Amino acid sequence: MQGALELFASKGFYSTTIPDIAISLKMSVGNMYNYFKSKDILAEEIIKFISAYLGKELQRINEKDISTKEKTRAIVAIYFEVAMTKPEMIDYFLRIYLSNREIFRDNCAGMICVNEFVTEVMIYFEEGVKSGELRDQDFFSAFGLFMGYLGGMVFLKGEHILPRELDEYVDDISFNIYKALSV
Amino acid sequence: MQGALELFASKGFYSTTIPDIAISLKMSVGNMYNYFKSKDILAEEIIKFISAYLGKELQRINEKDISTKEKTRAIVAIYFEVAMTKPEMIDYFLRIYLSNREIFRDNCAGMICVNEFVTEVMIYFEEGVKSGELRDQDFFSAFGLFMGYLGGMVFLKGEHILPRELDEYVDDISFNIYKALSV
Amino acid sequence: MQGALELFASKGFYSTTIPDIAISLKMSVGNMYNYFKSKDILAEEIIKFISAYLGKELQRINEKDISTKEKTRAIVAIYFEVAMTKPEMIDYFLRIYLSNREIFRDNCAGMICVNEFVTEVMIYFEEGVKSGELRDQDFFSAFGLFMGYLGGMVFLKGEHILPRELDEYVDDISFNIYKALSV
Amino acid sequence: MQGALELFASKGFYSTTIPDIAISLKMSVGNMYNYFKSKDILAEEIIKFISAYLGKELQRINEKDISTKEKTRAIVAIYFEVAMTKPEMIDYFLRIYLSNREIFRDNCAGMICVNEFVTEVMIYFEEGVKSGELRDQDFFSAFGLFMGYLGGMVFLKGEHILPRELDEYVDDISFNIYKALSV
DNA sequence: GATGAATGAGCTTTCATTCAT
DNA sequence: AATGAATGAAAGCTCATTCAT
Repeated sequence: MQGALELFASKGFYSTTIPDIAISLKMSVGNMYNYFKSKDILAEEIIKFISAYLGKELQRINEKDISTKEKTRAIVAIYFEVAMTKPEMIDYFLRIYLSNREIFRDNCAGMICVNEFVTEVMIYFEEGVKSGELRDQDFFSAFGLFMGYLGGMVFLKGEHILPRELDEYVDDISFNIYKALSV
Repeated sequence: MQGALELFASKGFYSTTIPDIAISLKMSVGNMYNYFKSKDILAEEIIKFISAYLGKELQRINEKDISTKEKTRAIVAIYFEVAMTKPEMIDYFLRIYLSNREIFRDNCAGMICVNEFVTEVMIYFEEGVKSGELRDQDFFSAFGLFMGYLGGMVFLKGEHILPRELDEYVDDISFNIYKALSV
Repeated sequence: MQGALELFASKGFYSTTIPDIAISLKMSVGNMYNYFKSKDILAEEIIKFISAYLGKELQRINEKDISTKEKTRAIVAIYFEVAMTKPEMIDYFLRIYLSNREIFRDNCAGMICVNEFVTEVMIYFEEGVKSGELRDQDFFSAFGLFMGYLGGMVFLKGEHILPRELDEYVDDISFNIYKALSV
Repeated sequence: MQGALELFASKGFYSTTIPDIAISLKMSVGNMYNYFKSKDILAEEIIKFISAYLGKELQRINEKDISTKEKTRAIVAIYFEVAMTKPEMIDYFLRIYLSNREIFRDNCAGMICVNEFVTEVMIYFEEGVKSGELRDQDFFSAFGLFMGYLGGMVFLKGEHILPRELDEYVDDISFNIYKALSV
């Protein structure tokens, strides 16, 4: 799955063929289908895997006994860290999952396949509101800001447009986000 | 080009065939190729067209003699208005252009093909800084926030996750953005 | 269609590939699909073609002003003549159409695709009954006898089991059939 | 073998996979190959099995001390009884064995694999001739009539075209056959 | 400029068969 | 004897692109 993830993220879903994946895994084409019934289902399993992975990371942060301000920074930091060390994960999320909806229409409607991740963001937000740090606004307004922003930065990095490394933006960006969301 | 734009935006680049487009235009397949040398080039022309269109809209706002706060709101408003009345434009931007980089790698590297649009955002930002309303931070930190946020919201709408109409979020979102970017 | 018919009849439906057919027609694989949307649909068109062809032959006999006994002989004769001069037609009927029902299930249920042929046999039978030559029995009992018999003989010939040529059996067989069906 | 027989008869040879069969037998794919060297050979063994089974039934009738007229009726009756109670046997005979000759070409040329069955029909016929009840005609003319007729009726039944149950046709059909074959 | 039949490489998927365990 | 993961050739089908008219 890791192999397929990397290929999809770098070449796109449609430009990555099953033989491409099989070769990268040193496995036969036929055997691929013993594990994943179709290319679409492989794509679904991958996004679930990523959602679970990122969800776990956020959960670890949510469980910490720190202020929401610090959590905000920690989330930005971990997101960019993943984007730098496992760029295929974030790329897959942005470029395969978010963009090729026809692939995920059948089994990942709404956000079921990224449920674990979204849930943790929701927890972050609601606890921030409860603790009095964040304004009580529509969750999606906040979610869109946070995730749209982070996604946008990773995208810009991917386009080689950002002059600095992603991790150098952590302060700026977590500052902006917290400023936007705080009471 | 409008016909192709709609098809690409709704079905995706790879799931839209040249015959599909030709039929929707009541034109022959062969004749399509008299106007666009390849499917990729058609896709490039479309993103340039969108960039020019949105750039023009932003330019009109930039030229207005209003505060940056008001401009911020105006940009959010026009972005969501386009997303509601010509959803194919924003969808194309988010789902075709941003996501299928392999298509645009050759002739749209960096942001050349969306240059007109980005330039206007830059003007908005720099004038805001010059007027003392916006903090003087890295442009891309600001750009990512603004555009990532707006894109994220349109995406959530597209997934039928947002409970309200996009235009009802204009106040919340422009408030958040301005709050984040202002001094 | 004639080319595909011959290949199907000689090699079977599943052992005949689309490239096989395309090559035999000196046509490209892709172009095949401009004429027949799928292999199954090609198979359906062929059986309709055969049914129409054989139906026409029977119609010519039915229209003749001869006794049912003579018509019986004429039908056997024409059937065997087709089996000898265009063996692919009868073979297709027996070995592709009658046997691979899964292919024809969707669009040829019942006998719709061989309607023209069956109708003429029905006319032969009903006129024979009306004229007093044939016993008035269940049509299908008679149809099964007539067509099962002829099909069986062609099958035996195909297996190289028959010691003589098919046309040498015309007398024997039409005699047997008429004997069985007559009052 | 019974399991494979049922699957082949209902889904066709090519649409039945070895894993399908293995699952239905609660056996592993690999172990299947310990018993049958290939799918084709399995198919051959099955037709031999059916031929032996039907041959035995006919033998029992042939051994009876009854008139050929009564034997004729008994054969029709047993054939239809098998078609009703073990439809997979007759279906296999008609739809797999008779139709997919490419499968049986190598090891079942002529009628070697259905030898036992054909032999009994031959005995029936020759004794009928010897006893003076049946006309002394070419055996294959008689065989084609008998078996083509019965096969045709079962086919019509399979297509849901026959208005009545098969066993209700026994009288009509054995009457027709005897009428056709008798002196 | 306009047409659309024709091309053929390339795709996803299937499945008979093998073989290490 | 029994297992089932692995193989890989081959299938049906698609579609960007061409080109004679």
